[in-house]
Amino acid sequence: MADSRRPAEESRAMLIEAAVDVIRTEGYAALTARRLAEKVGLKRQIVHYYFRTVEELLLSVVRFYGDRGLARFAEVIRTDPLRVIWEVPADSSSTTFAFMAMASHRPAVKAEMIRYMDEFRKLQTEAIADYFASRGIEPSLPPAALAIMLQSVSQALASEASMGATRGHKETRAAIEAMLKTLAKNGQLASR
Amino acid sequence: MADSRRPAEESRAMLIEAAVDVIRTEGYAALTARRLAEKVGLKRQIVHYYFRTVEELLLSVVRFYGDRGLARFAEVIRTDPLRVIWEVPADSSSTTFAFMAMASHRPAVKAEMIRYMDEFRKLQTEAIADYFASRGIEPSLPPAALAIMLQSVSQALASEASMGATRGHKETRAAIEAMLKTLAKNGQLASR
DNA sequence: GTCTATACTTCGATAGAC
DNA sequence: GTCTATCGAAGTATAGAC
Repeated sequence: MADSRRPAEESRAMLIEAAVDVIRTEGYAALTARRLAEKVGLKRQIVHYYFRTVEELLLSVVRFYGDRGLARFAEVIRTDPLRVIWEVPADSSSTTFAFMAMASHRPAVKAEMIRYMDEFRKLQTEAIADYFASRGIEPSLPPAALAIMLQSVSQALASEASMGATRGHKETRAAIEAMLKTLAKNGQLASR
Repeated sequence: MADSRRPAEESRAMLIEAAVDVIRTEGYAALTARRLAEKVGLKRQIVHYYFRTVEELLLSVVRFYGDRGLARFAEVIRTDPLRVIWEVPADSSSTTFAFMAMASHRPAVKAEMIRYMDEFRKLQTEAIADYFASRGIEPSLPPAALAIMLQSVSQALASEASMGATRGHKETRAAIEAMLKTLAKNGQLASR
């Protein structure tokens, strides 16, 4: 049997990671104290020991996932910003999607999500601007617009694909790939 | 007091429309027999009279919304396909978003959603192809890719905006507007 | 077609033992 | 730190009266 006195931080972290997993794979409606405790092999009341209310749990989950995501993103975004934004791992996209769905109906969670989305957007925009500047390229579109467009299409493809709909995806990927190439070359959407 | 013998189709339709509303405004987790009955001023058991199970209700809701959406879309898509895809009303976007979130964890609902998404994509693609063909323009991107890109960005902006995050939206809208103009002119992403 | 009544399940949350 | 016990509220679903 497991220690009945595991360090607090450990169980807490396990619960939070389990919560992220449940939200992504089963949806926010499936995130209950029962389901969570079951995942980490404890009794459901333990959830209330670490998080008094569900709201508090959700905020912790969003902060954990958001902080980790921001840190990881910051580590790689400077290498090749447009590519990094475009090539988000599919499961990261679907987690973001599930989080947004959850957040959109929980004011406190929503506020926290907005904060993170804004931070991500800032990182993206600055990285793109610097990328072009350091190469002496004048992009034909504002960095923020490029960031939003790439991220939008990437996420849409991921969420459609995760549902099983892939009509037109191949053509879209090819089109974006071509755009990335000319953007890197001359900052334009199409070569000339 | 209301008739205790209202035509069946009427109550049924009321329930379905109420369901769409609940899903959009409060999320799929809030769609319960209680909440639904409350909205139409009836007792919660009535929901089970019209829909034996929740699953059956959800399928009816998706079909209702999907059929209606397809019909409306088909009516207008031929006028100016790119613009129509781009200018989806915000509340239609947020409903689609909520439906996708719901569907992604309910196999039966998911299958039905895929069907509709596929139909939409087909309508979009054909309309775009015909639009260019009838004008003797050879687009630089496949119609399917144009449809996906426009829809992706449109939806992303809508769902970000509905949460309250709008950083970079203005630049993005301007960029897309410019692209739409040159696309209509010469089928290219940028003028030359 | 809509109601009341009822059964059973799961949820969130708290109290107290160990 | 984790458990058992317990509460009231809310969920799905069915049976039967009117």
